[in-house]
Amino acid sequence: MDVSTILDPLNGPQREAVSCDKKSVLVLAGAGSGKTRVLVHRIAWLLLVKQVSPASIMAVTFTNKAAKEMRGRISELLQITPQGMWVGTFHGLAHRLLKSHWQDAGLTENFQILDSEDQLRMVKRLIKEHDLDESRFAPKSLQWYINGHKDEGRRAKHVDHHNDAYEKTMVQLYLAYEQACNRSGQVDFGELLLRAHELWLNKPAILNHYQQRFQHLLVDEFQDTNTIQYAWLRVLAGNNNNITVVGDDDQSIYGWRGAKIENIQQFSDDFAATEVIKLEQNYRSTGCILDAANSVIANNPARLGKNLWTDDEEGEPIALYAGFNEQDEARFVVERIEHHVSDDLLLSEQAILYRSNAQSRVLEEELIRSGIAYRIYGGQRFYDRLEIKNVVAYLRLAYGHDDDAAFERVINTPTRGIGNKTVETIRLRARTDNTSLWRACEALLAESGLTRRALTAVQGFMALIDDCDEACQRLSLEAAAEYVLEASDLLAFHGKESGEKGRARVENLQELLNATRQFEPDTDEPSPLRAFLDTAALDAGDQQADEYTDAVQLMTLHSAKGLEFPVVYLAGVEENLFPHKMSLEEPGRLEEERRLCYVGITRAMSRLYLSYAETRRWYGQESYNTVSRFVREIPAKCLKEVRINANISRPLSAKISHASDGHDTGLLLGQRVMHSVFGQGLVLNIEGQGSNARIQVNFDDEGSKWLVAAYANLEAV
DNA sequence: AAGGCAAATGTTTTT
DNA sequence: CATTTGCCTT
Repeated sequence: MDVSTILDPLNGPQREAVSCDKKSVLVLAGAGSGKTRVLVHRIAWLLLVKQVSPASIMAVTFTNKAAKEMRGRISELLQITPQGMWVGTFHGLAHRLLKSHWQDAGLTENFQILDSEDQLRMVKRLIKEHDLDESRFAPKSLQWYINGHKDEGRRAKHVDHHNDAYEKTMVQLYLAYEQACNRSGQVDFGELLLRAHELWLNKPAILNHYQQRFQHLLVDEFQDTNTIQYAWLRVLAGNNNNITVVGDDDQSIYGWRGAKIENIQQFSDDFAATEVIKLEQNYRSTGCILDAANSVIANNPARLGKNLWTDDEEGEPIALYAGFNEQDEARFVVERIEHHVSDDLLLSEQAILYRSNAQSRVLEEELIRSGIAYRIYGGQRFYDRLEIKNVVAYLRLAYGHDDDAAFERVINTPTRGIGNKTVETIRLRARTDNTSLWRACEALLAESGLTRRALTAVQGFMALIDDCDEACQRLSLEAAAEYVLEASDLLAFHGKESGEKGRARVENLQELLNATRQFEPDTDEPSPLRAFLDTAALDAGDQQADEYTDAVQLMTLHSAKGLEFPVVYLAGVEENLFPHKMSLEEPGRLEEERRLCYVGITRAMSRLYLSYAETRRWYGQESYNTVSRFVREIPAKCLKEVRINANISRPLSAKISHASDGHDTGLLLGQRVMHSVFGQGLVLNIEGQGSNARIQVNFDDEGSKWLVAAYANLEAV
C-alpha cells in the first residue's frame, strides 16, 4: 500500500490536514465535510508515511460508538489492525490509566464506576443522613452541582462558598460525597477525568512516561470538550508532542452539560503556531439545504466563520408545513414518508427529528396507525435497565465486597426480609467505623449487633455473595453469570412481574447471558469479570436487535448529530418548542439552539421537511405557537410552503367526518369561507360551541389564523 | 412488602 | 396529559 491510497481520495484542504507537519493542527470541519475521514487518514499517514509507531498514537472521541467506528475505519484503510494504539473515549482512556496506576491515583485496586443512577441514590442518602430537607436541597441539583464542579476540575475543598449558608451546605455535601465514594471504592464519570488529571499533576514520573509515549494526539468533536478534558489533554501534550484536534464550533450543542466552545479559541492560544485548516466543502447535502443551514447559522455572532459549499445541485426546495395541531403535523409527515416509499426510498433512509422526546408520541401513534415500522433512538441503555443493573450489582459485589452501590441495590432484591430498619443499622455502623457496608455487616455479625431474624437474613445474603464470588473465580464468565442469575433468584423474581413487563425482563436477562458469552476482553485486563463490569459501566451496550429491519428513524436533534439521512423531517419548528422556551432566559442559549437547528438541517442529504403545529397540546395544556424564528431565517427562495389545499385528501376528510357533531357555527371543516379583511380561506378547525366557538381558517393570502366565531363574520363561499 | 393513591413534574444526554 | 415518585395503607 502506498501514499496515494491515503491522499488520493481527499480534496485539497483534507490533504493538507492529513499531511500537515505542524505540531498543533486545528481542523475546523463543517457538517458533512469528511471530518472522521480526515482523522482516519491522518492516522494512516502517520503510520505509513511518517513511520510512527502505533503505540505513540492516542485518538480520543466522546462516544464508544465513535471510537469503534474509528478503529474499524483505520483497519479497513490499512488492511491491518495496528497494535498498541490507544483509541477510546475520554472516560475510557482515563479509566484505563487509573487502573494501571490505581495506587498512585489514590484508589483501591478494584474501584468500580458509579453511574448517574447510583450517584443519585448516594446523593439522596447523604441528604437524608445530614437531616436536610429534600425540597431545599434537591438530590438532582446536588448531583448537578457535584458534576458541574468536577467538570471544571474543582474538588469540594476548592469550592468557594462565599460564606453563604446554602452554598456552605452544598460544599459540605460535596465533601461527604467524596468521602463516601472513597470509602467504598467508587468513582463517578466526572471523577475518572478529574483523577486522571490529578495523576498527571501529582506524579511527574508517570506523566513523563506517557508524554514520551504518546507523541501524537488526535481529538474528535473538540468543540464538545469540557474544562477538565481539555486540561488533561493539554498537560499530556506538553510542549513537545503533536496534537491534532477536529471540531466545528457551529455544532457545539452540549454547552448545557459543560462543553466549552471556547476551548477551540483557547487551543490556538495555548499551542504556538497552530495551523488552522477549514474544511468547507460539503459532500452530503443539496445546495438548497446548505443555503438554508448557512443562512440560519449566520445569525450567530462570534463564530469562527465557515461557509459550507457543495458541487451538488440545488435540489428540491425545503418544504414547510403548517399543521393545525400536532396530529395534523404527524399525518403530514407520515403521508410524506409513504409518498417517498412509493418512490422507492427505504424507510430507514428517512428520519424524523425533534427537539424534545415528548414529541415522539404523536408521531409514533400516527406511524402505528399507518402500519409503518419505526425505530426510536435514545432512551434507556441496555446496561441501565433495572433487571440488568441488578445482575451486574451481584457480579460487582461478588468481585469486590466493598462496593456500596452494588450492596445497596441488591441487599433486599429479591426481597429477603432485610428491611429498611436493618439496612439503616448497617449504614450507621459503616459510617461510624468509616468502612464499607459489607465490613459493617461483618462487624455486626461478629458482635450480634442485629436482631435474630435480621442476623440470619444478612448471614444468608453474605453467604450468597460469597457463593457467587467463588463461582466467578471457578467458572467462565457466562457460566458465572448464569450461576448468579439462578442463585440470586433474580430470574424468577423478574419473571413473575406482571404481564408484558416480566416477559421483557426475562428476555433482557437472557440477552445479558448472550452478552457474556460473546464478550471478548480486549484490554490488558487479566480478569474477564472485571473487564466485563467495566464495559457494563462505560459502554451503552447498543442493542443491535432490529438494526436490520427497515424502519423510519426517530430521534432528538441531539442524538442525530453525526448522522445523515436522504430525507429528514424536522418536526415542531415552533417558538417555545424550538428554540425551547427554557433556553431563552440564559444568555448564549439561543445561539446553542440555533446551532442545534444547524445540526438538524445539515443531517438532510436530498430532502428536508420542516413542520409545526399552530395548536399543540403540551403537558395537558393547549398552546398556540408561531413558526420558529429559525424558519424565518431561511431565505425564501429555499423554502416552499406546503399549502393545506395541496394535500387536502386525508387530513381533512378525517376531520370532516366528525365535524357533523355540530358546533353550531353554521360552518363545516374543509369549507371555503370569506372574511372581510383576510379574504378567502379554508376552515381547518372548529372548537367550542355557537358564538363562543373559535375557528381556524387558513387564508389563501394571510396563512392560517384562529378567529372567534362571533366576531369573525365568516361567510360560506 | 405490595398495592393504592395523591402529588409533583416534566429540554437536550454521554460517560 | 402521562408518567414517575413518595407516602400511606393493608
